[in-house]
Amino acid sequence: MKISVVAVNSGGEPCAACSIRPLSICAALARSELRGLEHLGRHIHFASCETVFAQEEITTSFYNLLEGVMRLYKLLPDGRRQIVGFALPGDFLGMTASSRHSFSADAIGPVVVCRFPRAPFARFSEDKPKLLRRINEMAVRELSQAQDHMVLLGRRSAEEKVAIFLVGWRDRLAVLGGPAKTVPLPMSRQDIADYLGLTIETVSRTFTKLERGGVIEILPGSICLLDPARAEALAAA
Amino acid sequence: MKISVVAVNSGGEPCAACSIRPLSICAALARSELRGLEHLGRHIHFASCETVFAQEEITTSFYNLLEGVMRLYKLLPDGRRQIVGFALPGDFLGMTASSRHSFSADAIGPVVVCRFPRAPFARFSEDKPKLLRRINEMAVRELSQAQDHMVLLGRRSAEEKVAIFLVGWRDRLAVLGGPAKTVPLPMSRQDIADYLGLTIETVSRTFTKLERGGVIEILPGSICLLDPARAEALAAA
DNA sequence: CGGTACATTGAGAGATATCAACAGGCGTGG
DNA sequence: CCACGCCTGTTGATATCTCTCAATGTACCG
Repeated sequence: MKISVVAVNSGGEPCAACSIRPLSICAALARSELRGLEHLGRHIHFASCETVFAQEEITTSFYNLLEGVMRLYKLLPDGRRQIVGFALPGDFLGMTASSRHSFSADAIGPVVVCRFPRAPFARFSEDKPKLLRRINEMAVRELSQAQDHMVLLGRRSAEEKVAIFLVGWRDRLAVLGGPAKTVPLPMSRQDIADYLGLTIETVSRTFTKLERGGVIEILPGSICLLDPARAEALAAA
Repeated sequence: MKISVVAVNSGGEPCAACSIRPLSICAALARSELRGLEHLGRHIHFASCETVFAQEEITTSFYNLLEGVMRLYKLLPDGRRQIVGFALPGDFLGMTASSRHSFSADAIGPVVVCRFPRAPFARFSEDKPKLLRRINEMAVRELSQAQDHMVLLGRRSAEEKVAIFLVGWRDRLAVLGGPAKTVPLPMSRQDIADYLGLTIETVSRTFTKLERGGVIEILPGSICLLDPARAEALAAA
């Protein structure tokens, strides 16, 4: 829960050289406008399991995820947890309807974010229609993903949930690193369970079932999609 | 499934007189800008159960809901249905990440929408930062609601789901019509079930259970919240 | 080598789904 | 005006999927 703040480019870094720029909201900015952003953004490193921001905390910043994976989750008073998404490089976090964060975000493995203080960023963006439309586009895409996930949570069986998760995660990683048969799973089984609305035992059993069925092979920290077609069939059904 | 198009103000209607303007995206526009919108928007009536737009259909328009209630839902190939939300006056529909609708929308009871053809509306809004920010705000609020609903679908019991639905629906109606003890439920039990990720039987049994517990009274087309505090307690738990 | 955290497996319980019957409201038509 | 049929909602009996509780296994790390 502690927050380690290791400022890496306290002086501002050339956004033009940013590897994830085409994926992020910054893709909407011209070279000249990037200059303005460079003054606002600071790179911050987080170690595994550190919290970037927490539910109910006052929103002070926006975050552009540069490296690593984050889990975004909501907690109920009695401890039940629902992971509402996993963030990957390019994702933009911190937009809220109210002045407080509606979910918590912490690092799964080492993470680097580009942090923008809220008010200056709001001023920077307020008269840049292209940027606003880009942020809109990202928000709408996220909303669409959220709706897909509602279908999963409300209407899918455990086996379908796991298959959809594996195929979907593979596809998201493919956008970043190119397609690969073996899919890294940096998150724990508990994370997967809380994402899919299952218990850890059911996730484990379903993994085993899929392995016995020859659909996947379970490896430490990853799985191998032996039969992608069958996994996709389960996911579509 | 047929679409009844009854144009009401084919010539454009004074947006300044629109009753739901403060609730909708149009709140972000100045009087002079409203003029531009009036040329774009057309009022259209739909009868109960008519489809305003369907999943996979090419997106041709945006819709501002003026009157009535709509159900927004996604269907799986085998017929399973998940309702991703109910739309009320002021809601803005049709924003999509792709060029096709990601869910279907149809009328629950008579409905009036203000329809804006997609391209002209996009042109109209593209250089209006205030409007873009307003649309953003609405999108972020919807995303937040979607995340709340994920927690419900993934981590709540049937009784909690129903209580949350009733309290939440009451609160949404209160914004429009002022607080009331008796809550109209224009949607069917099946709609409620598909919204909460339950079966119709479980919804019915849970209603009965809450009624026997003195929390609600079941009336035709509505329920009365006899013990709001207990309902809210179930919802928060 | 032992400890700890994470993952898997098993047995049994429980919540919700499924299948089936029944009740009530409402419109139609005799 | 009443009988009939249809549709929606309720209730009951049973099935099943997933959860819960418990034990065992495994990998990593000091």
